[in-house]
Amino acid sequence: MKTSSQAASSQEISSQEPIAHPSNAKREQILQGAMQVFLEQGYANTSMDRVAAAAGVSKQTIYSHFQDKEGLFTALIQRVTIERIQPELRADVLQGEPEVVLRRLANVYFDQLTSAEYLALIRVVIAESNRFPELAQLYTRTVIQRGRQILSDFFRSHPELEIADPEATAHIFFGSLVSFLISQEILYGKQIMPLAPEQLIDTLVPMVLNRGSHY
Amino acid sequence: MKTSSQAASSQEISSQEPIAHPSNAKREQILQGAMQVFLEQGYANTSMDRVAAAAGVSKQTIYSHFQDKEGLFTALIQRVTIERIQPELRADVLQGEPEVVLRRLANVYFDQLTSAEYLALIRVVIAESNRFPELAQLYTRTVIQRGRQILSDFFRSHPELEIADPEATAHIFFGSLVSFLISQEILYGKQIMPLAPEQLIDTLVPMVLNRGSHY
DNA sequence: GTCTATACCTAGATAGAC
DNA sequence: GTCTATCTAGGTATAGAC
Repeated sequence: MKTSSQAASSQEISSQEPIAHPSNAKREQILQGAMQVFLEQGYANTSMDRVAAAAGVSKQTIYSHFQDKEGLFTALIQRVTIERIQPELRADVLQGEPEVVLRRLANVYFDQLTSAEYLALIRVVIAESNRFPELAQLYTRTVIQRGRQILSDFFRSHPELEIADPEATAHIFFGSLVSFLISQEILYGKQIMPLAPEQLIDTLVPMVLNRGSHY
Repeated sequence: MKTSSQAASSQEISSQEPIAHPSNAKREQILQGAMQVFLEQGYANTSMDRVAAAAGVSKQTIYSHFQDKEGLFTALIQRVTIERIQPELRADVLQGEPEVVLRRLANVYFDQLTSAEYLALIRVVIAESNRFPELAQLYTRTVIQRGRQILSDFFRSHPELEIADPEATAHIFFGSLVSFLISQEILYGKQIMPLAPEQLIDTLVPMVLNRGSHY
């Protein structure tokens, strides 16, 4: 294990395949196993032996497809981040009455993110943001920035809402949802201080639309 | 390293001193060193050798004061969480006009949490929420729940604000601040999509007070 | 009570058979 | 191209000197 805290800086973020390989089936199989272990256990607590066992291949096969542990982890997080961003936050979801659109957006967001896989991704990206800053930046650009951009564009296209700062308002909207999931699902708030998603949505949407919270 | 993902379940959360000891100076010294390394590197990536070096003591001295690595980490996070909760979120901060109070609260919150130490605590608590669920629960009760309670009490004591759901509103307020810090400071949003704290506060406070976002 | 030295183990990564 | 077997470094934890 390297002592440097920025050990992954040399990993290329754009190189999808560090080693040329004809068979992609094994590669998928490895990534599938790696996903289970890395997202559950985190980077440092995951051993290549466990990844090999979960994927049903030998260690050497992994090292044949990926340069090292860092390369495997980087490829995995890139894949999950890119794949997960496709279904959510398409601009065509934002068509119609603002109130309807925001409620739909919040519900879609909850459905997508409450999955154990997505929660684990958020947790791991935050956890490894020091060691793998380029992965955190990828997540920020691919998920956070894009979501904020789409929503603030929607606000700008509805001047009757009189939203003075679309970016800040979009941040509040998504930030409330994300912090809800972190506190409720990751930090066990669901057991300690439960709050229903409907409560949050029913309060948040009118607030953003400047209609007061008395719904 | 244990293979169980719930290895820390046996750690007692209330036992402040696992081993009776006369000299507390060394114990403080150890915790100071442990804070530097654990908060920076995370649990699994921290070695006891590095803690010993950072604290300026030998490994055996650490094992004389703490049962094992888990015990040291648990004691550290407990200490930081308890100590950090004292200066912030005292109920007497919430005296005066709602607008003034909320702005003061947001500013205090930013000042406290933007410190590298506090950001690192949040990151580690989230990162290790699987392995140390009792520490995540401690953080939730001590920080999140208490903050929400104090603010929702404040909302309830001001019925003229017509806040229908004080708990949900308090979550939105703090959740927007927390997610701001996570995205800006931890996930490098500051470099990618900068957003000034004043922007957020100027949008959030009128929104919560039902005054629209045109300030 | 604190340090030096060490036992024991698991980690990442590689060599060589097939 | 994939497996079994193995090497070496670094990890946690402990024994014994002072």
